[in-house]
Amino acid sequence: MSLPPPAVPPAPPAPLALAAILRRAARPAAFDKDARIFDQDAAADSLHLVTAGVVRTVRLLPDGRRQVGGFYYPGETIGFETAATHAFSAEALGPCEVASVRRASLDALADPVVLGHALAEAMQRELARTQAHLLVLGRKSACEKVATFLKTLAQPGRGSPVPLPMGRQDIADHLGLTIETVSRMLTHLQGAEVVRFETCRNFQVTRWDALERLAA
Amino acid sequence: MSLPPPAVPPAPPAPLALAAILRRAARPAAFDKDARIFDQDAAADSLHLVTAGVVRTVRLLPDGRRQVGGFYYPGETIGFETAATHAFSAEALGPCEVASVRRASLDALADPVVLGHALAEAMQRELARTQAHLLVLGRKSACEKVATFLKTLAQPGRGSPVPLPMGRQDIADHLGLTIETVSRMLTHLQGAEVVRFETCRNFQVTRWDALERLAA
DNA sequence: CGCTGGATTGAGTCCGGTCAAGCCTTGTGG
DNA sequence: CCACAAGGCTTGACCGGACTCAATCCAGCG
Repeated sequence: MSLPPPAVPPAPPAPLALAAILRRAARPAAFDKDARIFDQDAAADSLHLVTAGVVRTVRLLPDGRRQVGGFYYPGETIGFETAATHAFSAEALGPCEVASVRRASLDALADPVVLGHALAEAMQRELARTQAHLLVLGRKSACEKVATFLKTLAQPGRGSPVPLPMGRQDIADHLGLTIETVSRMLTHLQGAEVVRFETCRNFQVTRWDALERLAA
Repeated sequence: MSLPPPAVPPAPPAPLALAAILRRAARPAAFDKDARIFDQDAAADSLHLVTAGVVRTVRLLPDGRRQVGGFYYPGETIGFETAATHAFSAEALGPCEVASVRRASLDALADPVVLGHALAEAMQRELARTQAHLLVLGRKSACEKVATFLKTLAQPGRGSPVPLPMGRQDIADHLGLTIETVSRMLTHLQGAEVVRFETCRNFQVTRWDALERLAA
């Protein structure tokens, strides 16, 4: 049972300027579990701010293989994937709320320079997240992948126990693994007393240093 | 021997507005083979436009594992990875030229709105590229990875034979494979008469449809 | 209470990694 | 011009980690 990361989180996910702009611009719409918020290959003409619940981005290959791009928590924005069409579709993990704003109407919402910086900031964040994930997918073992994932989830303010709003299949498709391998690694990490699962949908980190080391 | 993709390429990598702005702003500097253009974890305070040669982005893990983020050809810009520090370092594949512009001096170079759009366009392109690569790393077999890679290289205007400016190790670290597996898959693709290698540094696509199918 | 879908566990297989030779190209110096 | 060295690429034999298939467990719920 070692210390949590920094006693005070360095910054609560940093209030994004873009989130503030979007929140003012649109009333959130509600989505049910597994509802599609936007479709892959659809025109990418809006930005979407998650205001409640959690959203996953998903890319489906014609043969059924699935890649989960990421999980998005309240305050995070999705939808600037591609100029023309979305590379991923977005789906509600559970009941959630999303505020959507058309790109075309964006310019009228804020000073163009401020807006430009807000957009750049959000896109940089998204790019950094995606690039970090490249490393995980390309060069890490199954155990390291799962450890990295748990570490990321436990990072922010989300207290202890950390909720795990996504199912095993979503985790597997996020990490490029199978559901069985994810399950095995989770039990292995629990056996090594690195984390402890109370239910299969939330966990506590019991040895933070070990988790960091395993995440490599 | 099937038809090349579209008889006329849809757009020669699309002349990016950002490239034009950067090219006007800085005289390209020359780099030797394997020279470091910027370092991972260094402050990310400049944008870098490749004007000649090819550049690779690389992330090194403490234990020596390596992930190649991508390969950048003349006209492409690198360096907006992260707000604070670079996630990847950039290295010259061979002799090359790069024009670097400090972010701070960027605002003086063009109308802020134009600049904002140019930046957004370039970042979207980069994000799309990275997300496409996520799918490759997470959900594709070794053969599909290599086929996808060759297909991407053969895509643009680069005529036939397509030059392969990077070594096998770079390809391997880009695709999350070993050098041996890359080599095996290349000979396998050649045995299936999908591509033909004249030397190990350039190839022709002999059956485009098969390559597309294998890339899945 | 039994049903249903998700999660876990186990046994066996296979793809891709590891280790180890060889080969081929390139460049250098006699 | 040839000999040689060096690095990069290829090929082969073997191994192991992750996948597959299948059975079981478990929690939530009608």
